[in-house]
Amino acid sequence: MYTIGQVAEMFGLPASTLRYYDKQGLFPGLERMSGIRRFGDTELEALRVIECLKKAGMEIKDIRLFMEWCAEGPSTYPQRKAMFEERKAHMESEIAKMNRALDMLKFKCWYYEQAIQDGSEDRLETLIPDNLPEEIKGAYENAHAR
Amino acid sequence: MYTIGQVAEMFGLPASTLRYYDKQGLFPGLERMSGIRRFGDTELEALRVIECLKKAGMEIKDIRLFMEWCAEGPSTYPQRKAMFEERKAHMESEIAKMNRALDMLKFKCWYYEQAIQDGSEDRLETLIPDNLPEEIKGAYENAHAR
DNA sequence: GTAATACCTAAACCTGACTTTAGGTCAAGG
DNA sequence: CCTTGACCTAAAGTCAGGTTTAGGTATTAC
Repeated sequence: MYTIGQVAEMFGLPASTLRYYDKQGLFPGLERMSGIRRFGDTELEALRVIECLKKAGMEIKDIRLFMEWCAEGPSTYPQRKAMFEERKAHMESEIAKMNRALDMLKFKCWYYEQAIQDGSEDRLETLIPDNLPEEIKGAYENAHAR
Repeated sequence: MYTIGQVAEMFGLPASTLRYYDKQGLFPGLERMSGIRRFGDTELEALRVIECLKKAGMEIKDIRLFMEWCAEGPSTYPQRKAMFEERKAHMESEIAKMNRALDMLKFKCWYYEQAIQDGSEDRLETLIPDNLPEEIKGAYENAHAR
C-alpha cells in the first residue's frame, strides 16, 4: 500500500493530479485510513490503464465509465471489451494519420536541406510533384495522399 | 483564389477556425479584396502544413513563428529546417509511445475476449505475466516495458 | 425594395484537464 | 511546545484552442 506522494513519485505525476483523478471517480474502490488515501495494486494498475487510455485520446469521463464497469464485476466484460475495441480502431487510424504527418515532416526536412544547399527554392519548385528523386518520392506521395 | 467559405469546405473546417488562424497570424501574406479574405495557393499549402504541424503536437504560436520565417525569405531556411527536425524527432517518439499504448489495448481486447469465454478472470490471473500464450505475449511485454 | 446569403469584426463564452490557493489536520523531531 | 512536512478539502484560476454572439456590410434572387 502506498501514499499519494509515493505514487506521484512512481508515476512522475504531481499529487494534485492524482487527487483530481480520484475526484473524477477514476479510483472507485480507493481506500482511506483516517482520511488518507491508500493506493494498492488495483489503483496502480488503474493508473497504468489511465495513462494508456489518455494516450489513446479518451476523455476522463469515459475513463471513469470504464473504471465503474471494472468495479461492477464480470457482467460488464462485454462493454469493457467493446470500449477497448473501439479505442483500438480509433488509435490505429490516429497512428496512420501521424505517420502521414511524419512523412510530411521528412519531406520538409529534405526540402530545406536542398534549399540551404541551393540557396533558393527555385530548383526544388521544378521538381515538385513529378520529378522528385526516388529517396523522397515515397514520403512526398504518402504525405499528400488522400 | 478562394473565399473563406470555399476553403472551409475544402478542408472540412468551420470558417470561424480559419478566421481564428488568420487572427493568430498563420497567414502572414493573406490578401483581401474590399475587406474579404482571398485564399491563394500559398494559403492552401500553409493550411496543409498547419494540419501537419498540429498533428505533430505543435502550438499555434510556434506555427506562427514558422509562417513568419517563410514570409522572411531564404535567410530563414536553417531555422525552418531545425524546427522540422525537432518536430520529426518529437513525433517519432510520440508514435513509439502510441504503439506501446496500442499494444496495451490489443492485450486488453484479448484479455476480455478470454474473460467473456471463461466467465471470470480467474484463469487469466494465473497466466500473467509468465504463462501467456505466444500470440499475445509480445503485445503484453511491449505494453509493460519500461 | 426587401429578403436571403456570404462575408466582416470584436468580444464574450466554452471545454477539458489540470494547477493553485487558502485554510486545516496530524505525527515526528528538536 | 512548536515547527516542519505530508497529507486533506473546496473553490478559484489557468491555458489552449477554438466557438458563439451581436451587430454590421455587400451582393444576388425574387
